[in-house]
Amino acid sequence: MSQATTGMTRNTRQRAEVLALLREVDGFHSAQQLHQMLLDRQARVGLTTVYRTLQLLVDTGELDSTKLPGGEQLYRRCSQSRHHHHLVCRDCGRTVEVAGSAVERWADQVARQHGFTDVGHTMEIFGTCGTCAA
Amino acid sequence: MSQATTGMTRNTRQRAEVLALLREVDGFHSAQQLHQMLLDRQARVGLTTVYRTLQLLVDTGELDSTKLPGGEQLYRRCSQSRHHHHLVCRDCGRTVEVAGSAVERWADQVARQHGFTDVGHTMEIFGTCGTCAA
DNA sequence: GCGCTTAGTGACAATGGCTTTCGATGAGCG
DNA sequence: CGCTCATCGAAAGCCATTGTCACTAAGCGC
Repeated sequence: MSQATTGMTRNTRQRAEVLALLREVDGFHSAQQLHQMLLDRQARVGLTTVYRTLQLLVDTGELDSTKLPGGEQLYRRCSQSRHHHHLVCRDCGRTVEVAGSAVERWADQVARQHGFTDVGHTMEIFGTCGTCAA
Repeated sequence: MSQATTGMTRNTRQRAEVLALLREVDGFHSAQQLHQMLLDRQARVGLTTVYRTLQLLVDTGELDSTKLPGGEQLYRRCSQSRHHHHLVCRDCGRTVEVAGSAVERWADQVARQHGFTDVGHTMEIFGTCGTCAA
């Protein structure tokens, strides 16, 4: 329950499959998409397990996740461990990671000014990327 | 389709009921909560209509909405028409509206730097308010 | 007032992402 | 090898929200 090393206790085939896939794909994908990709490559993994594994990886900080306005959650492997935000193209899904330390500080400060503690925040930027604008 | 005044074309009893309720309650409430309140006060309005009316009001800028991490959407009447963000207490739901023009500018600027156009963003701050911390 | 047109309504079904359930499976230890 | 318990996964459940479509009534012209 408190393995400080990986956070994952058992090495199962299913987790290996999910990790292998994540190593190969770029950009954000939904759990459902990833599950379908696994099926396509003949990897026999249940949707439930995909969800569980992804959540596990997010919790241990090995995955990066973002939430679309519609509520759907997207995942991709972390390219930078620092906290950051996403600039996502509405059309093609292309994603740029942006550091926003100024925003972080602002959010924390505003919250504290109002007596809030244990502060967290969400911030996503949406737009149409140059390619899709054409 | 382009009434610049209200945006609402017909005055129905149901819309009046929803508006009347919104005028009386403070803070954010979900569509479901509002619907239940309407039933409690003997106002006969369908859930579908509540959703439609709320969306209509959000579109015309008369209502303010925010989305919980869980995906549930909350509404309340606008206290300020300028664009702003929310600082929400995780426990009691108390909400503070915060202007964040610096954040707006930052988001726009970052997006444009990456060639993105038609830029929008979402930002919510969560925390535990002073009262709930005790 | 009186129709008529059509926006608006609402009971119900459907959607969709995600979670729960619970019996089956297999990883890893001794 | 045998055992135990974390893990798996098919199916059912959850739940806010949206779609369907027959019905209702707002408000216009008369």
